[in-house]
Amino acid sequence: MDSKTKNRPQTLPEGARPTLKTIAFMTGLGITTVSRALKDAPDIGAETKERVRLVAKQIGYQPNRAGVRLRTGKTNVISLVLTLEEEIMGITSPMVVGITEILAGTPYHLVVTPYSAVKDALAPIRYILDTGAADGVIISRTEPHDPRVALLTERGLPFVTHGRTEMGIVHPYHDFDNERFAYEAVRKLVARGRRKLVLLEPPPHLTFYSHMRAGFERGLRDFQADAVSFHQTNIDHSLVEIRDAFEVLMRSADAPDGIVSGSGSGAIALIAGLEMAKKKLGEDCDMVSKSPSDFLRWLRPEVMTMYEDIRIAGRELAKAVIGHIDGQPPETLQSLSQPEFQPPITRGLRA
Amino acid sequence: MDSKTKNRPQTLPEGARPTLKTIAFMTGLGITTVSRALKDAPDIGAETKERVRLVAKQIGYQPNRAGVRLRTGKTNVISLVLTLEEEIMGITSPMVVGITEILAGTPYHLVVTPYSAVKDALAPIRYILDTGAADGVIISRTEPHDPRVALLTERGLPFVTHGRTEMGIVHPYHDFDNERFAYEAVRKLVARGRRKLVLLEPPPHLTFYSHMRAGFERGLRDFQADAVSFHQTNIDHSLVEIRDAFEVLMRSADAPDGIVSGSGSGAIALIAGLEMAKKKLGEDCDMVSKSPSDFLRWLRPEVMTMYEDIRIAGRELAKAVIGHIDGQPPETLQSLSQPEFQPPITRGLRA
DNA sequence: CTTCAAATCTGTAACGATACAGTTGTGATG
DNA sequence: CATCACAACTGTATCGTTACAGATTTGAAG
Repeated sequence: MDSKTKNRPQTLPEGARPTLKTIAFMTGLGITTVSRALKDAPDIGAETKERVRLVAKQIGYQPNRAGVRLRTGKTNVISLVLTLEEEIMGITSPMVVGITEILAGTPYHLVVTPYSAVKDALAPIRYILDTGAADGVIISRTEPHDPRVALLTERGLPFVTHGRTEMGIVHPYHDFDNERFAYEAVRKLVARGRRKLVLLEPPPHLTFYSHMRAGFERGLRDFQADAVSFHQTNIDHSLVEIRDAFEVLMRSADAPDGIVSGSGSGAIALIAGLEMAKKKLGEDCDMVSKSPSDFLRWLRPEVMTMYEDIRIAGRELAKAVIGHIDGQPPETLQSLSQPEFQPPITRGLRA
Repeated sequence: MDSKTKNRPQTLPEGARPTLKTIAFMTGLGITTVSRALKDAPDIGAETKERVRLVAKQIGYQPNRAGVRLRTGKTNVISLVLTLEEEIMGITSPMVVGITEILAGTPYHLVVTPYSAVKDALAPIRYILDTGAADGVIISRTEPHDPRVALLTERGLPFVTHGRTEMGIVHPYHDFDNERFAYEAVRKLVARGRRKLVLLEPPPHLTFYSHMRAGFERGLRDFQADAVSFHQTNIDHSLVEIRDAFEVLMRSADAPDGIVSGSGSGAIALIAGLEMAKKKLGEDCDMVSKSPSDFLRWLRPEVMTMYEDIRIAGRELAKAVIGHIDGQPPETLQSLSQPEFQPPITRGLRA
């Protein structure tokens, strides 16, 4: 046998999915040549590349992920790391949709890697690092000093955070501008004549807690309103807990006349507490709420909502991880989405 | 060199993740022996197995997924196939949570494979089949004659459906008993003195359309109520479309006094339409709605809801695909979740 | 007619795991 | 003391891909 064609396949299995070997056989080229032709390497002739590409397309060649992964370590996987607990109000759905919309145009697959917040948030990160399970990671619920960010940075695995950190590490992120949300919320409430305001805040250990508080307090100063203290519960508590704590507050002498709710589901509980205290939303009290979905606007149009578009967040996050993987500088992969008040649902027919 | 130890590794890279080779080196055994010891093969000595297992555990060995996948074709992946469009009301979140809860105890990863319903629902299935991307598939929104089920069955790829089919193929499924839901809904409404009932139904091409209709009609017969025709919209239409169509109906002479809503978000739109027609829920009209989340119960306690626990559905689906992969007969992997009316939210303090 | 560089193509080895077909050693059997 | 069954272990080839180090051809320069 000619040594030049020593490694050429003799027979090919019928009906199996095509590999480089298949194309090598069909074009009469070597496997290496085919591989390099498909990656547009400079040492392959233009006409050869064309031929290879044509055949590859014809037979529907798609590189075997396991082969690539074994040889190169490239997984073509983006891992979305989630707490099982945070997902109750359904933030995941639009997020997953947004991410997959972007990944659809790439070779990346989305793998969901959950963890129980009760346990160690670092566990899934370690797993991914130790097993090389992904090329990039998306994490959320960031803390000012987030050990996950430290670890990922140290080990050089590309990632993006939903939320910022404060640890002097420049990394890709997407965030909702919670400072401005709270600030604008206060402005709106004061414009309605409200002066005693309360904030249903995020849990204190998360970064956006201080953002939201800062915006709230800046608003109070700029628009001259007072804060009513309400630290008994936060948006991570159960709806029943929030409701009951808020009922107590609303029955007290210190009852607020304006509410800023840091979450859409929290708003539901606040409304319930308020009504149990025999107050009426829109009369005794106004409310501005962050809202990732539509139901508040439909069912409680008297609540003023600022929409947090989680789907767009998902798209931004996906673009940012991929950018990071592709070596773009982290400072170019940071974005902040600006809150805007939602218009009321159109009330007329044929809206 | 001794031929018996010809393939033994001489040196091992520092700090790299352990492989079978590492264990082989440390135990002084051959790679094959280590591999077989870890799978508890019958031709390996008990003491050897014990030693290998101990070392593997010590150094934190985890099989390289790419290696396994390349050699055996086993991907250890379950693919959740979703329409981008259906996800608006957030059914995905609890579903993903439920699935991952089950997968956490297994070697399986969850990969989300989206498709645009506008295009071909078969496309993602074909992709998975052609590229061998998963060991099992979870699909939803089944039709009576579902080409995806036909294709997956024909090609022998394990799967489970969220929803049933009617094509004479016995396959794993999990479903919500929509027939009973509608039947019980009618019973409840009639018990409240309602006699002119309307159904906001699923889109006609999906299997559970006929289930829900059948239950509705059986209820009408058994409890002697009348149907008000309302086929202008279904739960897949936009909230605005549903609202406007329903307002027209409520203003007509034929206005119903009882509503059965096949979806929680649809219920929102119905309420809006009803109120635009100057009717009052709980007085002019009662409503029973299916609901995958809590917000209706909180915000509109006058709506009677039957909870569809999507998280549990996710768990059932995950268990069923894995069972199918493991070769359990399909007929043992079918389950139906029974609707139950939800109790009202407790109104007292310290509930 | 060498020589040599550039252009184009190629074989081999390796990634980590496993199927398969051995090999070795032990002790029982005749 | 052969023979043989059996237990315990092992080497080789392979999955599909790519890095690397050649190999071959061509044509221009000397």
